[in-house]
Amino acid sequence: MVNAGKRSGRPRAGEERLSRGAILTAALRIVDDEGIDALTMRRLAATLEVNPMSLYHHLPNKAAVLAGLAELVFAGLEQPDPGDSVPWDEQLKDAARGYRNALRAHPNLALQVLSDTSAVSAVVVVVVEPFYRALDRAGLSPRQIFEAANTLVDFIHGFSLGEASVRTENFDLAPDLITRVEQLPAGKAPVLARVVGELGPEGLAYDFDSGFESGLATLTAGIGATRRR
Amino acid sequence: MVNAGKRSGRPRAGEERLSRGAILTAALRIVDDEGIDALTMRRLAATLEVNPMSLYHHLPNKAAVLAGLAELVFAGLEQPDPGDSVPWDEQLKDAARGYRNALRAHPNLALQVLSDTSAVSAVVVVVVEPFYRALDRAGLSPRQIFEAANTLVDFIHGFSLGEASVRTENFDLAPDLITRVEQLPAGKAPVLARVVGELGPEGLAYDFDSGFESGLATLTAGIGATRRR
DNA sequence: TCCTTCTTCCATACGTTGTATGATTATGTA
DNA sequence: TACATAATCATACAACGTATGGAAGAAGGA
Repeated sequence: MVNAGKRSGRPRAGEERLSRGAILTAALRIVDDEGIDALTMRRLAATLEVNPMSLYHHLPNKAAVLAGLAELVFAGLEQPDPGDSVPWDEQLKDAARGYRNALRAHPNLALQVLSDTSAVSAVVVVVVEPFYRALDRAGLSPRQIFEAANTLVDFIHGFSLGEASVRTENFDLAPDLITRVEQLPAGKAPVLARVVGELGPEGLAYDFDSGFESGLATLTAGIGATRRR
Repeated sequence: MVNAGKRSGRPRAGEERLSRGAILTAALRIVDDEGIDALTMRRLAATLEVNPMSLYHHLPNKAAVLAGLAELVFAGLEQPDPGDSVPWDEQLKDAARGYRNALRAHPNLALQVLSDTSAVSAVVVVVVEPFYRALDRAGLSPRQIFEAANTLVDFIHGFSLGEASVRTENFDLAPDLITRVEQLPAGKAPVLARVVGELGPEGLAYDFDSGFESGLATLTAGIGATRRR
């Protein structure tokens, strides 16, 4: 069969259909709309109205597409540093909120990003300066700054991983927790059972925002204690 | 070609080659030895000397194999609760160490486990009682217990995710961090640059054990502050 | 201008994956 | 003894990532 409307060979100048950026943008859209599993090279090529193999002239393989997505998501992330006009712990919390929000913007990508070591380290190095500044203002030593920032980042990662999983799967935490606790052998987890019972479905209805704030409060309090030690 | 030694049809009683448990055990071995990507239904069947399709009589699909692995890894996890003979914060730290160790035992599976909501919630409900007991002894309210435990679990998840990624990829954090900081535009991250410079390659050589302990110290200090509020 | 090389596209094809379908043989129950 | 059910194997299919190579235009030097 003869080429049905599609030209083969190099496109005329100014008529290129592809570029690294265009490919990644389309990929991000697919992932956001339909999840990470929907992203295949063929599907990506189809939405760009292009032959699958053409993609490989701009990105060496699918792993590079995924790495590029992580990069693209955080490329524009500027941390709004409130500066020294607020207390150090507020500065620290604001920075943490900013990082969480960035991870939250593309929940279908969070798992991908967080499990890619080089993506994480690239992101962290860009994101972490406000953390360091706030911790420096708090009077911590370099070693303490390093450790406190790592702890905070780990918390944000763990929190965001859970948040992303729950949101992409439409998972309802409270009823799940209640039924699981009910199915535990009696007496196996008395304190857990008591707490879950006292809080009830409403008390357990998980609000990610306040959960995050609670974690931040605990961490900054702990860091403050370190400082005064 | 005629059946070369292999019988077709249902095996005689007592000669069954497969069972859910045997399949999962073999799968865990593959994942531990060669990583999660090495686990394919065909490979799994081959190590069990069985036709790939036979697996589907015991597990509905590959996702069920992975879910079963998460389950199997934590099935035998008993938390060693030191009880009330130690201070509440030591009790809490011990419980956290136990959970981290469980996640560390199969690093190739950590990502899989942590990104599977139902696996996580199943695990957490089993693991979390010592946390609750310690926090109860610390005098927190049910709501405070719930939030503090969540924060601690999130930290452990984030930490373990990083630890597993680094270990499965043989990633060296310190030099990576140093070169990344060097490549940052000058003045972009002054505090980070200063801290990294002062700590140097030796100071940055990341020790996961002490990093974890540092995080635990910060969190328990923060929780203690909550209590006294 | 012609020639060569490089770039960007397309077509075809290969190996691997998860698994649907259906045959074959034994078990267990009526 | 008949029959539903269970556990195995054989075959096959669609979808995946991507290797290979060809075609058409661009770009640069002679």
